[in-house]
Amino acid sequence: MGSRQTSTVHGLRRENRARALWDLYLHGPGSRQRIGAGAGVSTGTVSNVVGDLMEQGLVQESGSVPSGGGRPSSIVQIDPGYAFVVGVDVGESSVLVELFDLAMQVRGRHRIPTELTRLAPAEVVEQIVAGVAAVLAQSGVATDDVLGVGVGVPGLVEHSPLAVVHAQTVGWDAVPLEALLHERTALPLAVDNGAKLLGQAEHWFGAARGAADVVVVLLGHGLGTSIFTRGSGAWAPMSSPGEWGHTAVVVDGQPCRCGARGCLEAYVGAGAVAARYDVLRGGPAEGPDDLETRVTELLARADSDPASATVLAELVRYLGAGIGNLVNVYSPSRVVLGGWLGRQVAELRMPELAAAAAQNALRTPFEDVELLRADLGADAVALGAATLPVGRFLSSGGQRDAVLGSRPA
Amino acid sequence: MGSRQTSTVHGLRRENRARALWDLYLHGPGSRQRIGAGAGVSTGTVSNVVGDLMEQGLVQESGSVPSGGGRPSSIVQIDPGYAFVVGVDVGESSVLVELFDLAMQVRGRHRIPTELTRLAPAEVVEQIVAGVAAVLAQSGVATDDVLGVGVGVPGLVEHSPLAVVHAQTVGWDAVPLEALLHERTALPLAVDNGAKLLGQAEHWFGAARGAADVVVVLLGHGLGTSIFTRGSGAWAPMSSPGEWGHTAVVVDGQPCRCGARGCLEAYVGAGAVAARYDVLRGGPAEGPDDLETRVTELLARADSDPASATVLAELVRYLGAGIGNLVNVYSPSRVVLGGWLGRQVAELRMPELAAAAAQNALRTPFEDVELLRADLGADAVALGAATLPVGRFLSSGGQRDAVLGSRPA
DNA sequence: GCACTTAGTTCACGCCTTGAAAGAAGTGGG
DNA sequence: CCCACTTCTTTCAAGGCGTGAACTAAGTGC
Repeated sequence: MGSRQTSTVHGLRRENRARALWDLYLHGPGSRQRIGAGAGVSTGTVSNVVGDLMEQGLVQESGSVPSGGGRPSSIVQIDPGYAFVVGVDVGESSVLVELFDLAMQVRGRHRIPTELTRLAPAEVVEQIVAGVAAVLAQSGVATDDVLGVGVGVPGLVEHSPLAVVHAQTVGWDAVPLEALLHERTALPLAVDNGAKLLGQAEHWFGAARGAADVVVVLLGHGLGTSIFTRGSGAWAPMSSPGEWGHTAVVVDGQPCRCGARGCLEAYVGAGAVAARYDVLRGGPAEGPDDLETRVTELLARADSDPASATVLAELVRYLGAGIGNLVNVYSPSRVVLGGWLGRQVAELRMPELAAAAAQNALRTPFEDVELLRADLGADAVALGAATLPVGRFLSSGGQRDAVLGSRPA
Repeated sequence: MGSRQTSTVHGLRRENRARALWDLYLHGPGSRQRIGAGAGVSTGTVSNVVGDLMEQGLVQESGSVPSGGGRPSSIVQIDPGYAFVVGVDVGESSVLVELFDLAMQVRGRHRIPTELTRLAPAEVVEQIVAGVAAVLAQSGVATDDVLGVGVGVPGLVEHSPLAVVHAQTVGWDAVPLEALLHERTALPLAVDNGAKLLGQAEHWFGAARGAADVVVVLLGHGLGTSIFTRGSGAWAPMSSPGEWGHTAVVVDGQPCRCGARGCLEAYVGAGAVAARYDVLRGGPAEGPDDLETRVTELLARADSDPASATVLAELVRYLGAGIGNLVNVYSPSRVVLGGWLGRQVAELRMPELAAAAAQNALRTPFEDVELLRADLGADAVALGAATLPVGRFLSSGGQRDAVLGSRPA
């Protein structure tokens, strides 16, 4: 990761290009005045910078709005079709590849059902490569017009500097995924944890949008979080609590699939919920094999089935404690609860969840916090992954070459 | 908080001045070549910038070193006496005020015994003001030569934008400490949590020095942490987990003085340790009134007193779990354990503590982590507080006016 | 149609960094 | 003792950049 090159007078222009682009990206089409105000530069400079960007074709005029008795603002925007990005979601049961334009509209989609635990990493790489080829073919987009491929994976991602994936739960031990992908594609790559990327998507486009300090909690089979704190807005990389699901909330408590005991995931993860229900019912129940379906159905009858109600209440208690912990540590102004299971819990028991969190949080940080359900579905992992090359592109000031980024030496 | 003003060509010079100063500050006296390499600018520019700084008197020549058959490097350094800073530690039992030069050598010290819980905030403000006057008088330093006053306090500090302190444990509820101080002094102020500042001191000068990702744990009466992650080096503000001591490690566990249950502090804080010992002994024991002395003596006889051994073992178990949680979440390369109690535990049971942490951490992040005892004593809170105005000064490129910072409008 | 308002553009000016060339200050061999 | 060589620092012309002011553009309302 090269440090910010703002020492030279040339880097200055790049910085101002980047600011203009981020402004247009995050706040939508706007006038040159707004860009100037947001970036803290004079209107003269904005004219110059925007002129450059229009010449390059990245930015285009898009109408004008009246301005109360004066010359109307002419509105500029990023051309959505200037370039494209690919987002990949390597999930436990499928690999999803999506192609987006710069407005993050889906231009192509390709899903490959798979069982991650039974696949060698090399096979996953092949699926990704095939998926990328498929979405490009579908949409007729040329490889040269793709800025890069973002990939979301389960587990812990170590950047050293190429991404290496450690995902004990699916049997990936130090898989050099980025290096493997580099052998099979020339496109710039960016790999990160799927939960973090879903959080990123919520932060850019969903319920976490616009909040200064926000925590996104993702609850499904596993449990993860993304933290965005002041100052680390669009300009800085996001903060990265990796494996929050495996923090102890009951020292020496329930055994967890990670090998430790008392992890939060061992109380609120889908597997834990299903298992606890079986215990309450005195044995494994009949029902669908698929964990997601089973848990969904189970929770849906919480109003009629006492065991289900108990399971849900316990889930709320522990998840609330976990959220309380996050609030104490980060003092966010907003907490967003996502993931297929998290969204269901939010639907069914939001008030109870807030109360449980309040019980475990200090009054001061908690009284300012908003607890919300996530806007975006689970598919948004691919969207979040796609934000990675977009972010690089914008921060580079819209220079394609600069996006290349993490190539092996 | 003004956002980085690197848009103008003027701010560029400021940025390069700042880089040169940070380099000299963190790496000590050095050649212009080193500065250029570190800051990524040409030697010509370094000459210019350093020339400016020398003219200003901030930087001075300090000898030269041979360079293997060529012109020797001339070494420059920051003049330690160019300006001074004050660090204040508002502790539960005393207010400590220290005056430092730019080399962070103590030039004056003034400690006022106090009982924070019985004092009105206004009285504390008077003590701080008196302490500042005292250290200035002691050392003969003029007020004009003081860059600012950093203040470390217990509890949660909210910057909105002036610092407001919430410390339930000492009865401070939304105390506008910075505003109160502004009424009594013209010096620039910076207020933050004491544990964070101690972590900052360890990061700049102690056992955490030089580590890319590091977590500093502070264990005393209470429990806090400072997190420093990649990218948030000296350039970015530190990450700020406020009240990590009040995260639940046993949902619905021991009641804590914060009102919740099962907080980590309720298991490893000094009060908890003493109370647990009393329970094991079947009632309040004889002994010194002062909690610090009592706990220190108690732990010292862990080899002969079974109750003491049990208490220490439990403390290690819970603290280890907490450290494991931190490792999972932040993947630090180093964990530093400080605070008067933390340092004792590190002394007595480091291997056991590491084992307990390993039990609760995922293998991948844990295998790379170093667990160390803090270098600096508890006095370092004042040192850490003093880094705040220093940091502002350096980041501003050594412009005194820019340090003023957070004045009321 | 004219004064007024607001948005965007142009341009002289000053400041900045660079890269090359020159200068300074040593070492070591002949 | 001198001269070639190395290494570090300074100087300087060239080119780029943002600013602020003047100016142009494009509306509104009386």
